[in-house]
Amino acid sequence: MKLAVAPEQPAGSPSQGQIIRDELLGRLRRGEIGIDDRLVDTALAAEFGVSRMPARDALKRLVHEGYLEATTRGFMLPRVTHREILEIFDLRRLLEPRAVALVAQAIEAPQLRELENCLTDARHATRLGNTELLFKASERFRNGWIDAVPNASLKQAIQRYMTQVQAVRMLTFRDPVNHPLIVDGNSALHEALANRDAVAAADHILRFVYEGERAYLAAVKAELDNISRTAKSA
Amino acid sequence: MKLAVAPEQPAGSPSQGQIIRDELLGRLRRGEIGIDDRLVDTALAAEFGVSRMPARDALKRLVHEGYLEATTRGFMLPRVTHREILEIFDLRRLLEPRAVALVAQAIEAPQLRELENCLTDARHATRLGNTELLFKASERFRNGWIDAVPNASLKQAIQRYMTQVQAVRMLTFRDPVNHPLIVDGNSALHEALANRDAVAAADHILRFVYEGERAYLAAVKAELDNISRTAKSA
DNA sequence: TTTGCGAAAATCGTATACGGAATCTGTGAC
DNA sequence: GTCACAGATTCCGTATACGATTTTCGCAAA
Repeated sequence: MKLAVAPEQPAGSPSQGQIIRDELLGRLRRGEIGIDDRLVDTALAAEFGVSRMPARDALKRLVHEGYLEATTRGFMLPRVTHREILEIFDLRRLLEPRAVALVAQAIEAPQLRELENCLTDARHATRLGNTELLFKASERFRNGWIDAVPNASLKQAIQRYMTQVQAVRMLTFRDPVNHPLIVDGNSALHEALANRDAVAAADHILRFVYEGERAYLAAVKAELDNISRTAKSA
Repeated sequence: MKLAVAPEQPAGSPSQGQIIRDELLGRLRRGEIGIDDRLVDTALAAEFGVSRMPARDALKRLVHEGYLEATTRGFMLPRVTHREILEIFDLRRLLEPRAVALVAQAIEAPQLRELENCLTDARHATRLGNTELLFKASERFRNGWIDAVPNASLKQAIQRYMTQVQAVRMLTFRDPVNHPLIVDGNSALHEALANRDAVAAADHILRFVYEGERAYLAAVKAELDNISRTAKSA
């Protein structure tokens, strides 16, 4: 049995808890953690070869950041209410136009290329009718421009509701009718960013958010209709 | 020697870490923790009669919330960078006008009365020239209207940068020239809220934030002048 | 087949212990 | 008196252990 083996932080290097937290956040960003996956400290500890404490630190931190929710049985993606989703659309309309405007002024060539790659992937996925792929590409596109936001506080504020946005996207992506809208919206945004046109970028994202809200409401309505139909037939 | 004595959380009751965190936050809010006080987990653990773990939890959480900063020798009040402060002013201009507009539409009589009480206190403090008291009243005023924001996500986004705002206020309050501006700004906002005038409320807060930024920049300039003068005389 | 209930498992919060790094302090040399 | 350096101190991160609570599961009864 070994006791307290592993502090060693050779200089400014992050703690284990930090490392785990960053890795988990990456998985969340890439949508690798599903709506009913349960994250448990012991399992993470085993995976990363450390004790429960750093794993717990990482989980609690992610909870605090709003990316996860603590339950009596592990940590999960937060359950978002309809009301909260509408609130977040409101917040997005406040923050994201300004954010992309700043991005338009500050973005550099490699980041633009990365966005373009995402677009290519998205168009390809649409042609194939591959929802999964389109979702991933669109996710990468979004993370790409958010990463380029030069105002760190604003960027952070946007990232806080990332998982909620993800959950909503998951819902709206189900209906293929939305796929070309998404590709078109991203294309328009990309073009504005490439032209360094801050005004156009802000306009496009604002329209995109409104479009997203409309698609979300439609999806919810479809869901409800579906439920009531099922209930009737039963 | 006792081992693991005290889980017992009879239902929804907060954990020890949460209790300690709340108490520390209260002390921070009341300004009971100075710029070079060092908070140490073992000391807190002893004070609250628990082990280091809940105390550490509380400290780390406060660090994450931006209220404290971890150093190699305890936890202290954070040093906020100039750049970060400017970023937050930008963020405030995006969020707070909308927030007070929503408040104007939703605020109820008791909350309005509370805001009025704060204003009375603030005016009183200004007459006495009591900066401390004015600071507290102005803080309560701000917390009062933020509490009334009906969009919970927006409210949370605003609360995230509360301590940074507090630090900046601390700086600008030093110059008495700003005192009447603060009282006037709050009065104007209160009046707009009382009249349920969302547009006026948004305008007032926007002006107030700009005014705050100007005062902050002036305070920084004064500080710099002061330093260079001291350096010259030495 | 469904329901009720007790035992088992899972998981959290917390306690205590240890190693290492940063900081402080005391002592001797110049 | 000042400086350098080694030992002591402080404090953090992490490991491991334990009790309590909640959830799950199996099994028997209706």
